[in-house]
Amino acid sequence: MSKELAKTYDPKGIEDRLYQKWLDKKYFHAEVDKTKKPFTIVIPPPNITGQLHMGHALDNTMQDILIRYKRMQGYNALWQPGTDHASIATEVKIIEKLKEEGINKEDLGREGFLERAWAWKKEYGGRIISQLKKLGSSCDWDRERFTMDEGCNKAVTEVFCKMHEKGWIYKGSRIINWCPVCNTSISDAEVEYEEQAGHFWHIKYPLVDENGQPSKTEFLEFATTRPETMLGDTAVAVNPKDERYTYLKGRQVWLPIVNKPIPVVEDEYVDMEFGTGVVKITPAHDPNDFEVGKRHNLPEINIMNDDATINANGGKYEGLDRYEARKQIVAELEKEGLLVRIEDYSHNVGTHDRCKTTIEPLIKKQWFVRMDELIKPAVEAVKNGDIKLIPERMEKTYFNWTDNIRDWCISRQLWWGHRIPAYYCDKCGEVIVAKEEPSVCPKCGETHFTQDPDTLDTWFSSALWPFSTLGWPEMTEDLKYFYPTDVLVTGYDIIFFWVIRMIFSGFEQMGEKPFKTVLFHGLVRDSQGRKMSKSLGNGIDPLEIIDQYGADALRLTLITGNAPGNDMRFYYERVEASRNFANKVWNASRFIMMNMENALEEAKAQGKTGKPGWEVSFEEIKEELGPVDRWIISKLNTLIQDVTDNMEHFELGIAVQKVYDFIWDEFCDWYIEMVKPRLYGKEEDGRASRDAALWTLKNVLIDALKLLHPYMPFITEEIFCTIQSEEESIMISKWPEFTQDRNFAIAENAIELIKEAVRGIRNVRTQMNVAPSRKAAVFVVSEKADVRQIFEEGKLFFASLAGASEVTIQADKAGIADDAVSVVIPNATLYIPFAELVDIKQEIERLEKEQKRLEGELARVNGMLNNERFMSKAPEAKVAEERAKLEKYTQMMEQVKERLTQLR
RNA sequence: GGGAUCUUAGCUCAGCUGGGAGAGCAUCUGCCUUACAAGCAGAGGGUCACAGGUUCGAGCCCUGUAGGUCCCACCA
Repeated sequence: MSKELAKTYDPKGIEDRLYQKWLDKKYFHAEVDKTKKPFTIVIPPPNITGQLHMGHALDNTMQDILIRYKRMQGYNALWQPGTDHASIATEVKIIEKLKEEGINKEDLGREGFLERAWAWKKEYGGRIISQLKKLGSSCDWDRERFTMDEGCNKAVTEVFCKMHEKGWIYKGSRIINWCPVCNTSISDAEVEYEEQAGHFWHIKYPLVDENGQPSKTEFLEFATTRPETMLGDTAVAVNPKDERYTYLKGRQVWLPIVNKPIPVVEDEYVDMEFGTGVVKITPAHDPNDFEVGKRHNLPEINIMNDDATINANGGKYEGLDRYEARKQIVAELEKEGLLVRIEDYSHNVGTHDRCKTTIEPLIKKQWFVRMDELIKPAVEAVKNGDIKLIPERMEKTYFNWTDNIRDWCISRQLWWGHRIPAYYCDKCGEVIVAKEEPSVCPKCGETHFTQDPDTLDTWFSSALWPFSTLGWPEMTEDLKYFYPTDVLVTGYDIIFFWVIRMIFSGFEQMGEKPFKTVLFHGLVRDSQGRKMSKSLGNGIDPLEIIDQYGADALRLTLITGNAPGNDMRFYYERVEASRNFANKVWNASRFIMMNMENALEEAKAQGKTGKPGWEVSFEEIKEELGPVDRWIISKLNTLIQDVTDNMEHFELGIAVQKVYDFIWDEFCDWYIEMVKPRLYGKEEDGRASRDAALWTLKNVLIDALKLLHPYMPFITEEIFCTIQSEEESIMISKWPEFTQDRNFAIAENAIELIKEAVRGIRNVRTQMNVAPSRKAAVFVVSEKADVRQIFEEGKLFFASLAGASEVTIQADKAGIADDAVSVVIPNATLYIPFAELVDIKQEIERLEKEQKRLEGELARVNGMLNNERFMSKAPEAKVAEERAKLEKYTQMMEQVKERLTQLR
């Protein structure tokens, strides 16, 4: 035991020291051990470009809590860490950096660029890891992985080839979302719709007359938000049911500017109610038009380059940016009298979620994953509860996506990522998908090949994360033992990107779900409820908070008062409150240790030997425990049960709130105060010894610390190891369990009565502007009298009120037994009727309310017990429970009535 | 357009399957009291958005209304 502990808890230094100790002792490391049950969590791999932000802090705190809890419960707990290469995010960053040096990526070439990228990874990849360590994350760092390490690369290639062989992966020309700035295709999930103010251009195309020339009198009017795409129009469509346009059947319209005839087609897709009921069709630049085009065999004319400038198909507009072309085309149409009017219009525009550039739908040859079959087991697993989503409502979001799923575009025109294992024969162009470059073309015998230049969507490798990190495609012992993992903790914002894809990949590759439960959390917002973002500059750096308040305080803040899947706001005041709690724990512990030391010194002075009173077993001390000791032990016992139960149900916030309340309110404010007279060496009363008090203080504290440890690992470890130097670490100590033994039948009412009496005294003193000295709460237990005595005699002890400031108010003997309270003061000079202290009116009101409530309860229980259907169907235990309640309520009712008559 | 979710104290939010309205912060009062002023003792403050309904009993279940947030789809 250390002699002098600081008055306030300062996490500085302590946290780093303890973390290093845990690392040295290898507590985080997990190996296959078939004698133990595994508990596995894989980390959502943070981007190598990333810096720890509040989202990470929340996410990883939750995981650490679960892992530490299970580890203490005796599970073989593995928290598998790693980082993600984050293809596009990283590539963008590197390009930015190159730009500063005046280089662009083409200058470097692919090889040179990748060298830079790996250098980047080396430099920054470790940063986020060290930041996670600051938080206290108990990941098994020996197993750290990277989505582009050798093993993951193997897994990616394996999956690609396997799925290609199966026909799940194909290359095809589709309309894809093209980002002209990032110069790559992106998946549907990466498109973000943004409401933008725009215009509606009402335009008319002349019909083609019988001479094949544009008519001067007949026109077809319609509206568009993107006039420039007219360069790629290959038809105009109307609804076949639209009677206004039946005359158009078989006719053509004249496409101005391009100056050529295009057909009028009939398609159900056209909404007759909207606008004029006429739509221009640009198959190459609109996903819907693309579908229409397919149905009517229309040509697809791409009018744009990859950087969204007009290409040669745009004739004289070639080379212009899409928006400049729009301007000029509108002007030309107006000049020709084909522009009817311009209307202001606000519509949703698809943008790239990363760079916010307006995406351009383009027809491109890309690689896709066919989803229709793949998704089935993933839907089924959630439907039948094989995989549980918390909170449950996330299932609806999940199904919303799976029900409308489209094929997944997986190729990206980037360099940083997994290169697609497809090779093209240099001679005949044959496509070969294989793990390694083929030596001979099976078709023409050529020996030279070119690998597909594209890389895979970064989520392709993330989707394999739960098993690739455990050794797949090798069927390792790790994989057999730790897979499927237990819980996935992540934000609801990546349910589509990641969660679903992991689920179907798990089923497809492993034939088994990747995890049993998905625990979602929300976003951490700033105090005004805004998303934390760099551009707003409202981000709060978790590392700064840790530096200032400690990781424990940050962790507690992030977990309390927040339900799964809900967003939360971040307040400094709340961190302060958490820090204050840490301090409270610290000081309570300090108090206990001081008393233990005093007792030791005393024993030494008296020449006593043998182990101190708090070291004995529960059985040995049991008989010496006084009622308040039994009360707090029982409370703790219930707490253990409740907290464990909450944690099993992933109700982390509720669990820690209970520990918080127990420690602060019940343990510190009541138990410690009640037990002080015994510690201060007052006359010991019968059974309740000072040793018993010390025993209770120490052992209740230890168990409370254990319950708190997953949430606040550092301070709990520091105290634990100080208070009992023989123990190595709280991390590997055993999670407390509910024991019937310690579940004393304590009359809560009796404790409440004591509390009430004490409160009464404090109240009076407060009103007298006298310090409500804690001495007022000092009492020694005696079990002689009966609680009824107080009511019957109508008085409560009190000391001299008149001279209170001079007189030491001290109840020498006040007591509580299992069902009784007695308060006796030999030297009391003044007696006040108890009723005066509690306020009769209020008490009657309270009792009347209670009576009403009990009436309701009784009605319910009686109703149930008299209900034939209930009695015939309900399980016996339930009936017994209700019967017990009936008895309890009846009894309570009698008491209430009795008390009421007394008071009246 | 479809869906989810929220509306509880001055602020931010808990409140699990219906059974005594809670926490933190803020406010007010009194206290440096030998663990802790990052503390202690106390107080005030809520028509649980609104309107109906089910129930002995509703913050919780059902219907509707209003407002907010988010997701998905997207009509040119």
